[in-house]
Amino acid sequence: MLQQQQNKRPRTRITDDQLRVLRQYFDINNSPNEDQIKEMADKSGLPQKVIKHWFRNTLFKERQRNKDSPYNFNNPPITTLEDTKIDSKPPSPEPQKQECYGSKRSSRTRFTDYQLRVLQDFFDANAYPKDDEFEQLSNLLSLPTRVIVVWFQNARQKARKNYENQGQFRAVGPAQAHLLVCTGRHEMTNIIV
DNA sequence: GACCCATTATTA
DNA sequence: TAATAATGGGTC
Repeated sequence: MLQQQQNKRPRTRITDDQLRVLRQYFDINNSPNEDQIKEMADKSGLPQKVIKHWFRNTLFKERQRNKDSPYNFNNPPITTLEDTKIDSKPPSPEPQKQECYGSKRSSRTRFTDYQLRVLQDFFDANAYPKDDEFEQLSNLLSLPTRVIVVWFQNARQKARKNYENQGQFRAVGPAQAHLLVCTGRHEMTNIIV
């Protein structure tokens, strides 16, 4: 069960200054080319590989966090055939765009008892929901999908830790048992287009 | 891009 | 201060 835990690279810490550099570029272009990456590596002193990874993750998270994010592909320039109006007021106010990167992490969600019960219940049966199942839970509990995804992530983490502590002799719940078997990641089986 | 997991930070 | 939601960097 001790898989590939051996040669993990130590986690790179990105300082605030480095983050500022990355953010600055990200704000302009979230898909930097090699030259830009090189520039950033130069300015920040970070390995290019780390920078690429940061961009990938940041873009992904940005989209998940905010569906209205300008980084989201689903916000293309409105090209409706609907005519007119378009030139009326193109400069949208955009008042609440403070976004200052010094912003704190989002406030902690407080789940209701009911929400926790449903989540735990589901987790017990299946620790790895599919996309549509996340969607259903999100819908049912009125919680953002991302919050639910994170909850399952933390729940798995907790279950594993729990299992490690309790020793291997104890009976484990189906979800935990599943975790033990599921060494690999969740495969994207049958994707229906 | 899904998931892992150590870590950070919020809140009862 | 414990529990745990959220984050960030790593792996596959």
